[in-house]
Amino acid sequence: MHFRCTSVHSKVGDAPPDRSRAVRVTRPTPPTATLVRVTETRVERKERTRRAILDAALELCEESSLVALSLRQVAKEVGIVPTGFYRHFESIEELGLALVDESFASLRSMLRAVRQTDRFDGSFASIVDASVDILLEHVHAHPRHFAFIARERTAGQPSVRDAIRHEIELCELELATDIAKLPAVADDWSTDDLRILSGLIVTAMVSTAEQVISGHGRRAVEERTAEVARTQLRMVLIGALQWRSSQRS
Amino acid sequence: MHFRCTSVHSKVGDAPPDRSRAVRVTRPTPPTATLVRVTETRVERKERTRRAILDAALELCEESSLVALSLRQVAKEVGIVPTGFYRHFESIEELGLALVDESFASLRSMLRAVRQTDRFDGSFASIVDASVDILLEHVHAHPRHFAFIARERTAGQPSVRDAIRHEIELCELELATDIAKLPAVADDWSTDDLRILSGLIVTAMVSTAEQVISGHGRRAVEERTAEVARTQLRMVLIGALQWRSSQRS
DNA sequence: TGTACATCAGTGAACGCGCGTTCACTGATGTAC
DNA sequence: TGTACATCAGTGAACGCGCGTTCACTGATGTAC
Repeated sequence: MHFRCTSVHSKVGDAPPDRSRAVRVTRPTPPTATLVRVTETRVERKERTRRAILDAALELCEESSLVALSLRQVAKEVGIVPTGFYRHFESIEELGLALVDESFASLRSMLRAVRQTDRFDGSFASIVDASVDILLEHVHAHPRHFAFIARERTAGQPSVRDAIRHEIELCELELATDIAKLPAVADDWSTDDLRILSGLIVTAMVSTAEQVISGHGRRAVEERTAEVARTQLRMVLIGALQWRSSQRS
Repeated sequence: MHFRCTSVHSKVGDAPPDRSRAVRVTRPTPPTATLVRVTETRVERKERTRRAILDAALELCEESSLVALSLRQVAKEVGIVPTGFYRHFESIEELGLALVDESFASLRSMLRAVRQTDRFDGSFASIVDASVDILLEHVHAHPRHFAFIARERTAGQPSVRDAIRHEIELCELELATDIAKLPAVADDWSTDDLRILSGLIVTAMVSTAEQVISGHGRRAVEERTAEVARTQLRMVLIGALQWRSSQRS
């Protein structure tokens, strides 16, 4: 077994050995002499290291999974000593749960964007096109977050899996209430039917995101995937409406 | 970190230390004196150990993923010494590829069953019901195979992921040709549209299987999941037909 | 049928390595006075 | 403003452990004669 060879050290910023420090400077003119930090405070430095740990973990576990990732690999990539990890997280598992939070924060911002978009005129086609476009934009903006969710959803430690399952359930509920507001959706839809439909859509969109990510940014793969996603969404929406109306007495 | 404590030794059968052997016995009556083995041949024993390794790996990686599984854990569970593993597989990765083959063999037998079933009368509802029933039966019959595919599809080593992706693509193609044969599907469907539809169905069914497995055999979860799957399949099929006919000039 | 030899699944000691975790520490940053 | 003390992110040595892999081996099974 051999691991990727990481360049050198000091990935967090200005080399830990000769690390920057707050310097006291008396500003020339103003009456109240104040402290001006030419660099970060201790809190800022800590936060920056924490971020570096999260980013390193996201990157390193891309090739397999968080459960196959060691604390030492992460520390090495970040440029701190292994024990330094404990100043930020108790374990890789806790790090994983933090990544779940972070990933879903960006995913929820996407759902908000879909909801607030003015890119569609109310027709089905425009809703579908706008939604798929926004999905793809966000996959581009946060590829590692989406890849992380897709991977750890099935492969993570039980606690991580459960956390993701719960978050996805929340997304489905949110989407269900959004669908209910569409003009084409009659008032007599049951919450159950809305859940089933939104579950189907979420499943298809998760799959779409997975395919885009596994295409490694190749334009051809992505355009093909987008086209497939649009067609699938149309089939699903038309089918759900048709199906529902066939259920009405 | 601590690992599940496995009982004792000798999981492969009759305790390796005092292991069984082929014994020469002269049968009492028949004219031609022949060798009758009271136990297995060497080839059979080897095959049995190989099976035990595959089974142990499937079981042990259920809690996380194959990449988090060590050769030593597998050997211990099987009841052989670590180096004995190499008599059967070159690495855990090769073992993973063998599990992919095996898992898809059982999955394809399911698809064959769906194709040959006489449980439906040709109506959409009966096709959907029979298909979902058969899916659930097979998930029950081979839960670890389905769980393995679902997990390693996103979390496995690249070679394992690729192997699974390829197999799923073959399943989608097979399903596409089956759909084309349905009486309700007109001749003018393009292969592209058939692929898109079968992709959507496969995605939904993979998701259904995942939910059943993560429900750990609870009847309530399963019946709910089955009902959702049936409804989703109906929505999709009705939608695809409706969508397609709306495309025709 | 018996005998001599080949095969090869499984053994067990040994190796160097990366792992998570402990502990006492350092020294820059922050704060109270 | 300066001084004395507290805080705490990051250090580095050390530990015992499980890891994959090597190697020479054993002894039951299989085969040629």
